[in-house]
Amino acid sequence: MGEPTKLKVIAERLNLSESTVSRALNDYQDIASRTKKLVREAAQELGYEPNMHARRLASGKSDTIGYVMPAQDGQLTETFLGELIAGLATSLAGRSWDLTVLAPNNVEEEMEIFQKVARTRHLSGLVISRTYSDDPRFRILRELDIPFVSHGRSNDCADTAWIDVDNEGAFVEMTAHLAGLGHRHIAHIGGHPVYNFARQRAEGWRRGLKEAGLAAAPQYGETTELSFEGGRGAMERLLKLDTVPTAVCCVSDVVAVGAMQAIREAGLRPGHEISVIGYDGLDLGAWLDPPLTTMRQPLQSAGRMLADMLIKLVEGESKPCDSQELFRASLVRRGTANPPVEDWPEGRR
Amino acid sequence: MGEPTKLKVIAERLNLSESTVSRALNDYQDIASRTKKLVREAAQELGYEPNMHARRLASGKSDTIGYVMPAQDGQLTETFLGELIAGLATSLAGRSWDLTVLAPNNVEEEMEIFQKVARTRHLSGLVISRTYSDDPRFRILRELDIPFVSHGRSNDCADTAWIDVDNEGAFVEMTAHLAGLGHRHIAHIGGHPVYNFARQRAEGWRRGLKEAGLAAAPQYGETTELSFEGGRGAMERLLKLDTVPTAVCCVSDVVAVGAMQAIREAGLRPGHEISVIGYDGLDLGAWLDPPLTTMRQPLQSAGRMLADMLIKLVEGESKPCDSQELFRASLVRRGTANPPVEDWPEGRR
DNA sequence: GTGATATCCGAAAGCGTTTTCGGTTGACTG
DNA sequence: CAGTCAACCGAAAACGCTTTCGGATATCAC
Repeated sequence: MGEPTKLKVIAERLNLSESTVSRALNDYQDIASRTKKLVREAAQELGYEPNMHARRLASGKSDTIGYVMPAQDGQLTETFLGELIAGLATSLAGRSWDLTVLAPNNVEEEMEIFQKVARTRHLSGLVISRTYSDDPRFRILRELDIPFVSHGRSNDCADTAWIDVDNEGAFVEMTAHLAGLGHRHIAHIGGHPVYNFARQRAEGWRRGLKEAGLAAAPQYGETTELSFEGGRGAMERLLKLDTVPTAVCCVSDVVAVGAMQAIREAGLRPGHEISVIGYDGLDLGAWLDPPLTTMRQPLQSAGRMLADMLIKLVEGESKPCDSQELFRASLVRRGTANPPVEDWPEGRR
Repeated sequence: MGEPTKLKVIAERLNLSESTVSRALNDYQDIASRTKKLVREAAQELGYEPNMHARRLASGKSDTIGYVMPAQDGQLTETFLGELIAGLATSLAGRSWDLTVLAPNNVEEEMEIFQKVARTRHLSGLVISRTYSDDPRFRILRELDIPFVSHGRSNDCADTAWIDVDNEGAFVEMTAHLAGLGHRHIAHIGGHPVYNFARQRAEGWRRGLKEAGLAAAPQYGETTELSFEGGRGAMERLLKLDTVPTAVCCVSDVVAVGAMQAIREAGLRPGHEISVIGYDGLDLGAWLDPPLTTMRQPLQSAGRMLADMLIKLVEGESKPCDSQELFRASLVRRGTANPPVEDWPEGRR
């Protein structure tokens, strides 16, 4: 219980030198396998745990990666943050690496963090998320020579490591689904295109229309805040158009819920006069009446994958441009996407 | 750009010894203030950043705390996880401490983590959350002599540091509110009492009834999973009673949403025939129709407070039993808590 | 039996700090 | 002017590990 056992203790007990014990534990080739076995047993028995700080000082490696939280402009209430961080941590723990969390309060602080990491090298690599279409972090991290992977793409991510969902493909599918149901007036409520995913989703909607042989009326392309109120406001604007759309693709479930509210407030029924599809696959969509049709992306393993990628990068086992992974989202059919109906109340449309 | 500047570089440039430079930077009393100034300027100019690993090895301190994520039995979709972690990280960063995240997959792994922390002391302290009424972690961490603070109380937290919300008080208030509106049949849909907060909230409901001079009918005390389905199921059972309650206190917003659904499916209207109050203050409650009355707890600063407490504990500046903080939750009046009505459809009641 | 070759291990020099201890100044007291 | 005492700084030993390099054995071919 007293002093923590260090290499010296094991060495003395086995009449070996510290260096031999160290190399035995690290599986060096120039140690007899018999000796390795002895050392490992003794270490086990004595409950040896290497002193991380000493090890890191001596080896020059930190075996630690940092997760840079999204800047706290908005709220950090995304439900996937917990899953992502847990995934990162578990995957790292499996290799005795550590995860430290960085939470910059603004862009300046984020840059300071990058600078410091570059100088001190106390983190072997970084994971960044919530990427922008035009994201300076990619350039800066490359210049500072900091290994990193991003959760989400950007304009200049051709040579960097990332995982992402095929946002564009998802919205092509979403639009095609609605077109397949017979809709000819399909609108889109999107997010601000500074967010790369928002741009991609809007692009997917446009391509989906095109492939369905439908025209993309500019007034059908709404842009708004990623919030309930944003969705409601955008839908209100769509409802004022001469030709009200019969279906709406929403950039997120939360926005879709707002849109549904606006539809109801206009005396119409979501999923009846106007179909709505969301994106994210949130549970709450299933609790609504009618339950929200949406698209779900595989997120549970994103953290693990990001960690694995980054470790390989740091260890030099792979190159950034070979570490790019695109996931598909899949349609979750619930109640808000149905064929268009003719009989609108009050003779609207 | 080349080698990172270390103490030696500063020392040579100023014709001082490394030890003097070190003590100057650490503001030792036996260094002339003139010298300190010189050293600090040189350090600034050279962009000196201390090598954490060397510092930690030499000083024996780690200046790092660990956040133990809730065991991944359920999903980690709690929306506050992000906020909490960000709060911890920012508060720590302000003092140049680090936050590392531990994500045990089960209780055994959690114990292994504790053991390892106790042996290696590579973390100065831990933050734990999602506490149980009967939570062995409190005893174990005390025995292992690991400084810790918990987000939530337990049975034997009298001598430990924690922050928590006054769950009981909140549910007393909730019940009183309903009683004040004229309700005499107030039910409770609670969580499993292994969770300390669930037990406290049920207790608050009981005390609230008592203080309002109402009897706590045992069949009005439901217990269920903390989920939409759980809330719906429990409400369905309540609806089968001879005397259906006219108001329901729910352990969480999600459970309340499930209850609302069951009420609707029974041909009744939440907030009309049966009032519903939730707990958590989630945004989604406001999006419902009618919007869910609920109670909101201050969470945004919990992370910061936990971090500050733990640091003080580690530094010996305060004792665990002096580090206990109870927050009040406040009622958010929306649309689902109204006076009882007499005219039920189909002559029910 | 000699030399060459593996095989295995120990010695020792770090890694970049912190921290104790003692020594050197200079000023101040009487 | 000797003695005392602060005030200030340097030397050196940690801290516990990694990693290089060379040396000691044992093994083999001839």
